[in-house]
Amino acid sequence: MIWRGDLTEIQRDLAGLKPMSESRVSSVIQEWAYPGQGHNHAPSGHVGSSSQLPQINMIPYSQSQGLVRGGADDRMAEQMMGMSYLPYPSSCISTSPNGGNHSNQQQNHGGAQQDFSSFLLPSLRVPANKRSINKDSPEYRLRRERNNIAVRKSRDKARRRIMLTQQKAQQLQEENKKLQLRIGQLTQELDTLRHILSQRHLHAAEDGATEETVI
Amino acid sequence: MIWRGDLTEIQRDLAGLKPMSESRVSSVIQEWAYPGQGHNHAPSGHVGSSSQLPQINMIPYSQSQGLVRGGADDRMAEQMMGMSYLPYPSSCISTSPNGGNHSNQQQNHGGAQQDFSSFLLPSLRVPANKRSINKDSPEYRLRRERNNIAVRKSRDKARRRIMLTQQKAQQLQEENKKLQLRIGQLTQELDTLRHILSQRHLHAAEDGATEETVI
DNA sequence: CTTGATTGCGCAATGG
DNA sequence: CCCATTGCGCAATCAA
Repeated sequence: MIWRGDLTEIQRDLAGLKPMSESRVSSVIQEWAYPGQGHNHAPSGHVGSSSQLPQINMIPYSQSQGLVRGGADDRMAEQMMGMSYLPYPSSCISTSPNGGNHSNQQQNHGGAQQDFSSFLLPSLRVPANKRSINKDSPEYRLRRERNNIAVRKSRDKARRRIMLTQQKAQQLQEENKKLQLRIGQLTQELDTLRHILSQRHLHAAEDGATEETVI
Repeated sequence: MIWRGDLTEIQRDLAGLKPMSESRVSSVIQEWAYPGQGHNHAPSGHVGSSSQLPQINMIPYSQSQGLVRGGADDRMAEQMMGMSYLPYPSSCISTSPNGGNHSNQQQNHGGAQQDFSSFLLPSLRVPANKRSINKDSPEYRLRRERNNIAVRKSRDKARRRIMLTQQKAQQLQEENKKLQLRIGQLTQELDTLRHILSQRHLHAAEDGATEETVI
């Protein structure tokens, strides 16, 4: 369930996709696209004082996406983000010495059954990737290592994204302050001019009146 | 190493500390304090159209805080955030079947040595908390369970913080757009008034000139 | 010294 | 099949 608030037209700006050159944290403030969307970057667009800051692609973070934790026992997500960090019901905790790492060593999902499923519906077959997971096999280690790399990469990206969002928010805040100031200046100037004009109007009226009275 | 940009006076607003009442995501957009600072919240402050949005406490996220990864082999943090997710040098990877969970089962950090260190510098003593860590002992399980709870709580907080920052940035962006629009209106109005004034000035000058010539 | 908080990491499930 | 994302537990480290 992706929640996204009301980002009216905030999207776009995604046209100029280009690979992220690292260590450019302070200029490209353009992230928070769908985490699963791969490489989304926008043109850096100079962040001047009174210029339009580059738009944010604000897709909020999958709003408390229903932690799995056991299955169908989420207590309605603890009132939509609540004290969900409290101790697990302990029926969901695996206290195995393996370190809680869901040891599925050789769990054949059915044990001694022949592969009848291959003659039946293909949807009932053993997933074919969980068949005899030997944790010492090179294939397993290869998969694990690749996943570890992917995990590190993904978390790196997330960290970068978070920092960029923070910097973006900070820049927006400063920009906002400047804009408020500018509005104050303009308003005051406008009041001054209005006053002057009203004075002139008054004088003109007086002149007209005096002329009338003189005539 | 905490990097914090130039949050001039953005701090403050931390006076009104009060416990976070959950499910108030859209009003209190006030987070990103030091992660280790406990409960920092600020008065919600209404988020009107043209009003000052509540300040962010923008402490950016401990900027790539020198991943441990083995010890003193950080390659200067890979050029300050780079391709640090690439495969580890494999001399740092523990391929133990324990799941990479740094198995320190009963590793006494010195084995059969007597406790000579207690007579020497205290800095050389065995840390006294790592002595005979029995992974089956109730104390260990208790510590682990408590830490697991703390970890869940901390990550929950981090998730909430991230979402709040995103919402904050989005609100700031919308606010920014409105402010820019207002500035445009004011500028145009000012130009109009200036034009009118200059016209009057011109007429006044013409009148004076005609009078002069007439005379 | 003890305890909660933070954080990097690997694992497994899951999604695309 | 792949890779990306994510929740989780573990261990190291920080901070009170």
